[in-house]
Amino acid sequence: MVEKKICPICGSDKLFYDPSRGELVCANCGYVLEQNAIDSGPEWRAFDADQKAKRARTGAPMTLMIHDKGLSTDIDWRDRDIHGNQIKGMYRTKMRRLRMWQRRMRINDAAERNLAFALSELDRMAAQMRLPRRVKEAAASLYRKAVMRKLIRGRSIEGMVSAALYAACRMEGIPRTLEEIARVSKVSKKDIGRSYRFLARGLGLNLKPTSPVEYVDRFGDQLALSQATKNRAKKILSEAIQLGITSGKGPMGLAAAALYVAGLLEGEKRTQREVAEVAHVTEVTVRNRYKELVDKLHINIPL
DNA sequence: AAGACGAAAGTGGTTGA
DNA sequence: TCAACAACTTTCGTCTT
Repeated sequence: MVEKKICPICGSDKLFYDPSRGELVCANCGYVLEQNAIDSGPEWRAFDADQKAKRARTGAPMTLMIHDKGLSTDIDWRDRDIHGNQIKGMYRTKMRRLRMWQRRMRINDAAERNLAFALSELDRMAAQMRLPRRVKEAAASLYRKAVMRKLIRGRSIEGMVSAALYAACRMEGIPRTLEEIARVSKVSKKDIGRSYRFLARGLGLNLKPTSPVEYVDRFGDQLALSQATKNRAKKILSEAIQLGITSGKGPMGLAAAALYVAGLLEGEKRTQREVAEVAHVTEVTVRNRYKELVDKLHINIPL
């Protein structure tokens, strides 16, 4: 029997392999188990025209252009070859099937094109962020719903796709920050935020603000902290939440501060600078939150 | 030399009249 | 639509290790 791999973080055996990155990722928490340390920059190989269209970094309009360019010009309606001879049997059937596809592809429905482009963009971003498949699918589903409810018109596709991805990450319990989405997107953090709110309202999404606890594992991994420390951080956070001192505060700052405190308590010290870095907040914010936590929870820090 | 700390002024987004 | 407001950032000087 083949030994099955398990995520060391959450114990899930649902692992997913991203061939474009050469990485093995946990579908549950997003932890990267294995990666080929070659080059972290976005660089893909394309094995055929379709992949090339999807993966080209200059990307945007290529898909749409190729869409028609390759297919609409070269299939004749007659069952004859270039010499004028009848094409028979299996080949004729094949030709007819090709024609059928050709007709389908040529549907000029704007919505279809819109969707095709949106999904390829989604693909690109999800791959670049090493997100598990189910997140990508959730995002695609959100986007389709948005299209059906006519929420897209007049808005940038890229913005709405980004918003759908952001929402999907949150719904699947592995939230990414707006900044992280913006990095692989072509629109700004601000626009994504706006689009997201619009999308959430339009689809009636149940959007509870992200809990800081959800960030602990990922930030903790990036800081190479032990499970004990991460658990400690979570515990600190849930106490803080209970005391109601977290409302209105940025979840990322809180997660960062909790990890910092937990690091001190567990003898795995990280500098405020390091913690702030992975959480995408400033040292000052880490400090402020950490002061609060220590005060309100009466935590004694060992010297 | 690097980390931790905190004051002060500035920024972008939400809220309420 | 505007102004007040809270959270967060930026910047910078000081203290500690």
